[in-house]
Amino acid sequence: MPRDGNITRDKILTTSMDLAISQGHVATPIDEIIAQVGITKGTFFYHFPSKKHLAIAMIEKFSASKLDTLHDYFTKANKLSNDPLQQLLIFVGLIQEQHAKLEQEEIGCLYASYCYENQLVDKDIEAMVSSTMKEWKDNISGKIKEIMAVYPPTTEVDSDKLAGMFLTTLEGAYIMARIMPEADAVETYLEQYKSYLAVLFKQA
Amino acid sequence: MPRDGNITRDKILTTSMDLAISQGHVATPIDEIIAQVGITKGTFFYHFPSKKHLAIAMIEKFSASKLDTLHDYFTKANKLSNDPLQQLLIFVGLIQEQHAKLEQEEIGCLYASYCYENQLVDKDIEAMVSSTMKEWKDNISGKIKEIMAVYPPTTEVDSDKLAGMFLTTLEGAYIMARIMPEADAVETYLEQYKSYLAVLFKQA
DNA sequence: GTTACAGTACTAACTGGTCGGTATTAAATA
DNA sequence: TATTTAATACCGACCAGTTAGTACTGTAAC
Repeated sequence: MPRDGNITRDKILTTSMDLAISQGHVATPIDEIIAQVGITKGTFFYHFPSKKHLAIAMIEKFSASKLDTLHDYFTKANKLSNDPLQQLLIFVGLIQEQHAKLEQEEIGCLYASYCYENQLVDKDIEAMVSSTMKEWKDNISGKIKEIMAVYPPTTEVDSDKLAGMFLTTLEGAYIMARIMPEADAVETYLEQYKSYLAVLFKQA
Repeated sequence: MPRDGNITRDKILTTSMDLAISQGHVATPIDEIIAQVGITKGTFFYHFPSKKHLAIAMIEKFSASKLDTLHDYFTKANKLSNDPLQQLLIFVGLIQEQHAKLEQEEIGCLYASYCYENQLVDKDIEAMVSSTMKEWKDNISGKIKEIMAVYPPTTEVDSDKLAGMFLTTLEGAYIMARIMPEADAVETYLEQYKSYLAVLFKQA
């Protein structure tokens, strides 16, 4: 085997993902990426035929990582409690914990960054993004249905919309973290989401 | 052709705001703006000395518009009911209504677009953005305090965080509208927010 | 006469992308 | 075991198109 190109390729991906989240994909010239990675332009285009191919690869990697997190955290949460409500609260808590470790500029969603720039014009990208988001939504929605079986809510609950509210809160918190600015926005507003769950399923 | 320069200036602003929200500020070349407005480059630079000055003017106009909406809708809501909880629910309802009229690509926040591109690097812009957001938060927080006086909550409520949750939900819904994609995300998730308020302040 | 444009023709810097060549290494071959 | 082969990984100069911004002339309205 020659020098392992996957290391370089991966370094390009992680670097450009960080840059895209913090300052946008369009706003990040290739020159900035290669300078930060420590490679030349030739090497960049050896690994990615175009900047658009890089964008697609970034979304792929980001999606895979998000799906990993989803299943990993649900597995953990399900082990830590047998009660579905507690499981979901723990799951949200794990997400909070994950974000607490990050620097201010690392906080954000590649999807959000990309959609504000490009309206997710590419069909392949759009499909990948929406399927990943749907996976999150469906998993959370399923858990909420379990909760509803155990704790019949006094007010009407739409498990799908309540699940979507989690993603909405998370995406919104990313924005709030930047524009208020509130360093602990994710922590704060996911706490609000947990409080929403708690009060919805509180036993009379 | 009107000789009132403010008309042209304003047309440049509204056009570039639409473009910035839908595809980003950096990704929108000046040539695209002037083509859509129907002016030449000379005219553009007659009104704005640089693209950065345009960005600042956009944020200014956007902020002014947001503050108008805030006070207008609160005035309306306060006239329509004497109960603070109803007033806030009506206020949120007016925001929902406002967004229902918009096209998919018009839905979004200029702040969010800009912060994902530039990390709000400019101090003047950052100050304007955060002060506008704070005005929203403070107004809503104040209303929540009124509500708490009338309907003492059974669970602990932080009026500031609950107010922030409104902005979080709105910003998050903009993202959800694009990446799920869910055309009625604003309607849906602000409904969730209203439901959160309702269940928090429900009388036992 | 000043303001508010249209129009044309630049430039300088930047940006995505190309291309010919080089270095590294595994495996085939002698 | 030494040498060739071939594929991969990488370099860096260069190119063509785009972008923000300039400079200037002309002109229509108030």
